Amino acid sequence: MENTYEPLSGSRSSIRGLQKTVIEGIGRTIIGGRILPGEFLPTEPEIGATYEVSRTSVREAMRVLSAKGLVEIRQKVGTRVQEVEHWNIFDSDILRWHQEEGRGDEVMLDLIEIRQILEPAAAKLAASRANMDQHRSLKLAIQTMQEELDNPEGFAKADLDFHLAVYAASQNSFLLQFGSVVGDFLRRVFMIQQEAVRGRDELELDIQLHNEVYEAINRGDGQLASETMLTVVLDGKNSLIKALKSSKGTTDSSRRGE
Amino acid sequence: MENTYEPLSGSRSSIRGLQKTVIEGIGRTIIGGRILPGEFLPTEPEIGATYEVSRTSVREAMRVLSAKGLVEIRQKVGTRVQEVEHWNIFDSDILRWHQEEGRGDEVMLDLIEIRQILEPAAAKLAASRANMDQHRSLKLAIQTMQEELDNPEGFAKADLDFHLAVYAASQNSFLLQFGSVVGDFLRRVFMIQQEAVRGRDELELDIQLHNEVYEAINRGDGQLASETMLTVVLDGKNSLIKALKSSKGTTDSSRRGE
DNA sequence: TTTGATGTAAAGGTATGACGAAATGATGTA
DNA sequence: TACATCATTTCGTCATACCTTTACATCAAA
Repeated sequence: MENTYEPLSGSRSSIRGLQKTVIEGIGRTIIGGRILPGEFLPTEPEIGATYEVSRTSVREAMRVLSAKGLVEIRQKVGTRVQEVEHWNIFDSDILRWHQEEGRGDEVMLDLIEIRQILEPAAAKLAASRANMDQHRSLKLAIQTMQEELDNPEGFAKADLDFHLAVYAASQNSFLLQFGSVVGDFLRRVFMIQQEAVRGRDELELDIQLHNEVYEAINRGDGQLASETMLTVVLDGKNSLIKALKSSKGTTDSSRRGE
Repeated sequence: MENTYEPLSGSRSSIRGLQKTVIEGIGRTIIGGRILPGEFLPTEPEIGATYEVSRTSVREAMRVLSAKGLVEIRQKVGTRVQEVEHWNIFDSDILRWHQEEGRGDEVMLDLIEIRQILEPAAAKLAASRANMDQHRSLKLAIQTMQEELDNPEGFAKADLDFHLAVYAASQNSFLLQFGSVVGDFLRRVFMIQQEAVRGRDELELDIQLHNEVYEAINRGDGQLASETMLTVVLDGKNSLIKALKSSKGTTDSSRRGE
């Protein structure tokens, strides 16, 4: 039964059309482990036949997958799946495919681990570097969280905006990029986290914590900003773990009812 | 019809094919700021004419640049350079282009800042997670550093191997990927750092420090591993800054022809 | 005047078919 | 056995034709 995957709310990727079909198809096949590292993909004409597209489109799709580090293309040899360490996990599509292939859990936990490291540090940097605009973005995000208390989607987006603003305020290009890459995925994580949060009280507590981070940054207190941000991330981690556990056994962790 | 396959000055191993010429050309043009974000690239036929390749090759090259987040391709509109925050800085090519375009310094400093955050954390994780093979890799890297004391290139490579081994031992997929992406660039940074190190004594001190990290990891002392690793990174930072200052004005390391 | 439908041209998107280039493995020779 | 040669396979490139999307201008209706 062919699952007609919807492009998720977003589709900001510049990949469209027939190539997209191939990219998504092969990409998910690889992430899903149906072709293992070291193994070969079918030849370009064969892939074309499978997806009913011309070799031109197949080749352009392969270029993209190659740029993402998923495959290695070699003349005469063929196209083979690269070892996992070459997969560019700092890539929105790859993160999404992990989730869609039901392998999102490990990635989410690894991601939380990284956030636990990066975000307190980013908050500390932000405390000494954030400019006027960035202060405003932080405050606005928190206000929006408050306003969207009853709208999970809006709340998750505002939550994300806050964390992205912290990354941006750190003025470090890697941190900024990290936020941008991980953004889509993180928003989904925030949605899952909310499933484990019982009522308004807990959400408002969360907002309160975010606000403390903001105020610490505002006062230039890097140490406090760092510590508070760590608490924020850890709280999220607990919620996430709780949510993942409770959904163990339900059909599919990558698709939540809507 | 001349098929003079111009081997590209330098004839690096990674440079293959005509597309690569276009990718490198346009990529460096963008990183170098000769086409600014929001501005348009020439049309595909025009680029083809410029580089004397067919539209096919141009298109496949554009796909790659698009996957790296450098450009946005839209039908009827054209191909335009993306905003900087979309550039995937976790990409070896982009890092290299930054360096080749003489914009490596800022990136290097941002990179050190990140390493200052990530590597102590990675060392701490490694202390509780590293497996036998990874312990061996760490030890081997240090031994190699010792052996390559008089060979800057070999020393830098061994140094890199050590840090990559720590990332790997952290067992976190993002950290592993980060090491893999940043590896090439980091090796060059290590080469530069050595320029500021005067004698064997300082190098041996560096090895000693690395060894302390190794032993802390070996004993499972995450806290100590973290602290010592921070010292390692900070020492490197100092050397780097010293080297960058002393080479201000000499303007080597990036040749700008064309 | 404002709004909405429509047409058109410009740029990328796709399809073919042919040939080139390179790596592999078989074949042949010293 | 060792090495050189060649045929084969698969990706790499090219040329050309035509399709699809869409920004923008144009015109019609409210």
